[in-house]
Amino acid sequence: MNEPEVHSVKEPARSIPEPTLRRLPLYYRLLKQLRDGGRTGVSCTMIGTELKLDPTQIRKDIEMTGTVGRPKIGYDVHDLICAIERFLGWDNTIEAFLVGAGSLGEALMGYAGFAECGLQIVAAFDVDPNKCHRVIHDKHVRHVSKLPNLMRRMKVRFGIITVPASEAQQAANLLVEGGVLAIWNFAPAKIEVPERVLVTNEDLYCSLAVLSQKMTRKLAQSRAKGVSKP
Amino acid sequence: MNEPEVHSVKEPARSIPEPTLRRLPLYYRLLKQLRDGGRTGVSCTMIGTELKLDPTQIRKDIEMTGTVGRPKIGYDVHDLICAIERFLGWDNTIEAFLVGAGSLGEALMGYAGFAECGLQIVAAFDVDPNKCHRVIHDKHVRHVSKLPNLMRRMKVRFGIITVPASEAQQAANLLVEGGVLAIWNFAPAKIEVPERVLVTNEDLYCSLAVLSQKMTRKLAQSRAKGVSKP
DNA sequence: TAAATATCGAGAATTAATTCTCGATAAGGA
DNA sequence: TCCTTATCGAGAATTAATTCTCGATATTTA
Repeated sequence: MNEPEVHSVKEPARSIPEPTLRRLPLYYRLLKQLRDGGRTGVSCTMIGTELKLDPTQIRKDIEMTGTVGRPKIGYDVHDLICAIERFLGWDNTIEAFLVGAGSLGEALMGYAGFAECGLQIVAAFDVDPNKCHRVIHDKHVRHVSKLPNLMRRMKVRFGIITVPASEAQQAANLLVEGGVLAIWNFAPAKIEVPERVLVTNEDLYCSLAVLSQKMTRKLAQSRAKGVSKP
Repeated sequence: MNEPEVHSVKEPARSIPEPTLRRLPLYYRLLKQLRDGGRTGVSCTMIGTELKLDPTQIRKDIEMTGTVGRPKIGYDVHDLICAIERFLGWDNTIEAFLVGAGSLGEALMGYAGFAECGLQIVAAFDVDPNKCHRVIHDKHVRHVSKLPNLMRRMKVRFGIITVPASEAQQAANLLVEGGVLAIWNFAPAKIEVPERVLVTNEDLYCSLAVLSQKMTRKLAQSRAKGVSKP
């Protein structure tokens, strides 16, 4: 039942806390700014002040990437950038297919910053023949029927779904047929895939819920404090 | 130092856990599907099976909305839908201004589902004069210079930022000038606003980090297991 | 050279979130 | 009618994440 725990080196076999993974890109962005500004060293205190986060938390996050700092000095900016890249897998190129060439798909194809993370959208697909045979941001849009074969042939292992909710499952099926390893799903719908496939949902309604609930409570509070029954 | 805790009714003064807020829309979507399918009752067990979540967790989340269930029966689907709507503030219309009429902005303007959450994007703005004076999804696109005044005049309190990272702060400034209460920021950049303004960042790079790190580890594992030094 | 200080790293303490346990209850079948 | 079962709700136990504490260390300043 329990794995033998035989690690050749100090590879982190345990899974990394998701909050940590979500914070690393924030540090990464700041570090690049600092580097471009000519800085070579940085401390957790400074990152914390800049990002309004607890320095200890940042130290623990950085520890995960394997970077060691020096007391009184902090970390080397360049080393840290490289370590985060390596840790997140942003030092290797990942080729991706995008399904759904609507405005959201177009927006993602235009995200220049993805290149820095090693993400390269190599082609887009759509069911609508009118949207096919176009070129958006240098990428060809093809008909979805071509997806599975092309995916296997080009050995692409990553899929991005930007179709409407009603077509999300079909899109997922095509990607699975093509041998996808991980899917980034922007459709507000749950998709059913084999267990081996990693899925991350980018569900805008979940974020909206956080914001609108907080806003509603804030409005209620200010109303209660302000004009309580005029 | 401590508030007197005098609540007229049973308003939840404590803040709601964010994980709960992020799960509620998932239940909401499923419940609407069930309702449209003719179901009137539902149990946590069923929701849990459908969404692959722990039933106890769902029960606790639902408790937050103030809905009570009955043993052996579960909850009334209609009641639960209404309770979630009320709890998230989705039963009232929130009017929003969108800054940045690029493809991402266009995509959000086209999200029909936002209406169900009470979110109504009433106008869009852009710095680029070529993008102005158009109509996208029935909404006018105006020049950003018009934003602060129009926002005050129309009493709009919600802002959505879909400009490139380099222009995010400017966009935020305009919204603050217009008296914004909450901002949904899609630009991959941190924005500086007065403390009273709520901000939720929809940073795609944070999500990408989670996915690419997991994918990288998985690939490393399968490589280790498969061909270990040929 | 010595004192003062900013910082890291390790581990303890705290807080938040999830999962487990169990008694109560309501429906359906024996 | 009574037994069985599915479920809720409350609270305990567990696990995960954050924050605090402190000793060690390297640099700067007196």
